[in-house]
Amino acid sequence: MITKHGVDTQAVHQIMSSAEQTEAVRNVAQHLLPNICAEVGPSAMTPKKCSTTEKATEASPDAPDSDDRIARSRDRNREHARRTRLRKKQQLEALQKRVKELQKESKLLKQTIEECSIASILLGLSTGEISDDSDELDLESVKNTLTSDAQDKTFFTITGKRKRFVSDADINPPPMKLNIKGKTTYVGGNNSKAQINWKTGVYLDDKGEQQQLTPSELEELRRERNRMHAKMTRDRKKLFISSVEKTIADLEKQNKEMKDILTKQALRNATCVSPDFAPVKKDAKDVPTLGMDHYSPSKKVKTDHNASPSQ
DNA sequence: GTTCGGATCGCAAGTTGTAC
DNA sequence: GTACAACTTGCGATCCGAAC
Repeated sequence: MITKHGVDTQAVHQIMSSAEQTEAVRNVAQHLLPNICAEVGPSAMTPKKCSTTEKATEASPDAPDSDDRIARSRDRNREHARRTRLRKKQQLEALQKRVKELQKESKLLKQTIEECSIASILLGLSTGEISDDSDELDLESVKNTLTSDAQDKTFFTITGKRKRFVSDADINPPPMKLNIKGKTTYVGGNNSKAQINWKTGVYLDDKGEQQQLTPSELEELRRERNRMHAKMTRDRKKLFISSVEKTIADLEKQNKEMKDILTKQALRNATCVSPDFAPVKKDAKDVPTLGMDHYSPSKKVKTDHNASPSQ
C-alpha cells in the first residue's frame, strides 16, 4: 500500500520490524520516516500517533478476522498492563513498608543492647568480676553492629513521598546527546556549551552561534529529550528498587546479629533481659516497653535460659 | 496456538526544583 | 510569584518466554 505521501507501508513495516533488533536502528528508522505513522498503522511506530481509531480506518478489508483478533489481543494486553502496573506499585509499597518495619525493629534492638551492655558493666563493677575474652568479643560485635549505617538509610521525605534517588551518574550528569540540524551536539550537563530554549526554539551551538530551530525540529528534539529522560527515570527507579532490596537484606542481617547478641547477653546476665526480652528490673514502670514478643530468638533463649540460667 | 506475566519503549501530561 | 528545565508518572503497544 502506498500512502498519500508516497510511502510504501509494507516497506515501512519491514524496516520497523528489523529495526526492533536494536533501539539505535529503530531510532534511525523513526527519524527517517517522520509523520507517516498514522498512515502506516499501529504496529510500526509510536502508540499514541497510531491510535486504534486510526488503525480502524486503515484496517485491511480483506482480513476482518485478523483485525478483530488483534483488537481483542490489544484489549487483553491493555488490561493486563494495568494489572501489572498496579501489582508492581503494590510490590514497591510492600518493600518500602518492610524497610520502615526493619528500621523500627533495629532501633529497638539497638536501644536494648545498649541498656543491657550498661547493666552488664555495672554488674561487673559491683561484683568485681573481670570480663573474659568472650565479653570483649561481644562488645566488639555490638560496636560493629551499632555503628553500621544501613538502618539509617531513608528513602522518604517527611511528607512520606519518595526522595529523588541520586545515583553516581546524577551527581555529575552527562550532557544529553542530540542530533541538531544534522550534527551531533551535546546539550546540558556541566561541560557542554550548547543550549536550547525549549520554548522559543532558539539554539546556541557550542561555538556560541545562535540559530532558530523550526517548530518541527524543536518538536522532534523535545521528543528525543523526553525519551531520554523517561529512560533515565526508569533506570533510576530500577536502581532505587535494588537499593531498597539491598537495604532490607542488610537490615535483616543486622537485626539478626543484634538478636544473637541479645541472646548471649541474656544467657550471661539475668538482670539484663528476661527470656522473652522483657526487662526484669523490679521497678518495671521505669522501663520502656520493648515490644519484642514476636522475636524468633525468644523461644530459644527461654529454653536455654531455663536450662542453665547462670551461664 | 493461546494466554499470561514481565520487560521495554515512546508519548503526553503532570510535578518538582530552581533561578530570577 | 513566575518561567522554565528537569524529572516523574500513567498509559498503551509490542515483544518474548513460559505455561497450558
